[in-house]
Amino acid sequence: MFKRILIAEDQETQNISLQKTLAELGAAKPEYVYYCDDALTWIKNAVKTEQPYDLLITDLYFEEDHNRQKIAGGTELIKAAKEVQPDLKILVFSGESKTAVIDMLFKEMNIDGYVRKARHDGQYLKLAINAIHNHKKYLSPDLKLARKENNSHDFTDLDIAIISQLVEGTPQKNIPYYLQENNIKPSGLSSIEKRLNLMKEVLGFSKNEQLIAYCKDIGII
Amino acid sequence: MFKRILIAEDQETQNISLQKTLAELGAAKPEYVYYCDDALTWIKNAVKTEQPYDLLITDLYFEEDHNRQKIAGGTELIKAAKEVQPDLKILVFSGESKTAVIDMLFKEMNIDGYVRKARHDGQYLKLAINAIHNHKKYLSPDLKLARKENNSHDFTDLDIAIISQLVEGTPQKNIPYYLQENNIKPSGLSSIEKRLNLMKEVLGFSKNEQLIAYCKDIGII
DNA sequence: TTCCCCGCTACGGTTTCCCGTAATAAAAAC
DNA sequence: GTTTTTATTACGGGAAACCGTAGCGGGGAA
Repeated sequence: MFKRILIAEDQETQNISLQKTLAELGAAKPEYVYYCDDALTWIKNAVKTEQPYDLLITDLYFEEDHNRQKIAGGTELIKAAKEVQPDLKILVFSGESKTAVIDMLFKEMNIDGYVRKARHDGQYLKLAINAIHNHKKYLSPDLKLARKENNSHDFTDLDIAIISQLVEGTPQKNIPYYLQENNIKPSGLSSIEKRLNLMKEVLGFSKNEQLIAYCKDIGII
Repeated sequence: MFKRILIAEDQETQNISLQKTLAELGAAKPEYVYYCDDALTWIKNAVKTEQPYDLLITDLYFEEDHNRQKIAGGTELIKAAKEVQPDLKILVFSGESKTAVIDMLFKEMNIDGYVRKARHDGQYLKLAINAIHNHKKYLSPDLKLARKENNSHDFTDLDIAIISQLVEGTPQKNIPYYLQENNIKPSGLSSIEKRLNLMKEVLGFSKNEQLIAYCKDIGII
């Protein structure tokens, strides 16, 4: 089993239960931090003293508080940690369920496991740690069957830019100027109208207000 | 300290850490369930056998799975539990941070405490339980700050009806018909325009889209 | 009752948005 | 290089939203 484990998790109770879960697994007593910057510091020091960690368990989203952090979230922490210690195993433990995000973690960040904070997360954590210890990848099963919704729309950068401008209060007729300044193409007013129509049609909406509410719900803005 | 505590929390690791936190407080070993329906059953049985619970600690949002539940979420559970046992103390432990939701819990559901799942939730849980045991109300401090919004607007039933209709996709000019059917007064188109203008002016907005996004953020729709 | 006040509604002018069509530009196919 | 196809932009008529003003209509006070 792993000898040196580092936990990066800002939520106190989650952090505690992670420690307990690891103890039940027979893993060595883990070390734990509540901030990303601390995590990286500890990893660096461990490498220096030639007692590197075997496994990093980290959340994705950390809440800001009075301690200003250089590293804002789990993704950046993973990136920085891999630069310091490329062979460090990484298990992400987060509430995020968007497939796009998780795919990115496995493909670009090359993480070793992902467990979603959900009903049976304790069991899955144990399975994940065992799998990773055997040099396998692990993804908690509640995500394997996460399917795409049938009439969902793939929001492009343009779509998000348009919607963001609407939420900012920019009149539709002025959005072309914004798009040109930010080198987003196309930028014509007709293209904006067309794009808005497409989004609303796919989602079965008739008014911008519905679209805004939907985007807020799914969290793209 | 409390003698009989029931925990309703679907996330396994959170459930575990709640138990540990209570243990550290010197409270009796709590009982715990992973589903709302179970929670209500246990509360009913405890009342029947004249060993009622002192405190219910519950999440707000429970994830659906193969076990179909009658009670979907924490709010409904609280309502049902209060009917069975009106004097039951209730502590909500959830990630929700929207002031509208939390205000509703205190005012309409008459809960005794709210701790947000966040950085120092473990400490705050202990404070909350002590406060409730002394018959005080408790709100975790990370939310007290979020509460004092500078230019907030008191949304009336009319306001919410108008905004809801916009989100439904009803054209502004058709909303009077809806208001008349539901006996909401005033119902004139000019009154709707006036009301929308007032809301936007107070909040510093110029377009409906901004207003919708704001209402989504604070959780009134 | 009569008057005043206030909130609601009705109306018209202006702006913005919506939507179809046509013109132009860019890319792909030949 | 030219044609075809596709994408982008420009334009114009009509609908909706916006905004100021004027006309009701009910409640309260003298």
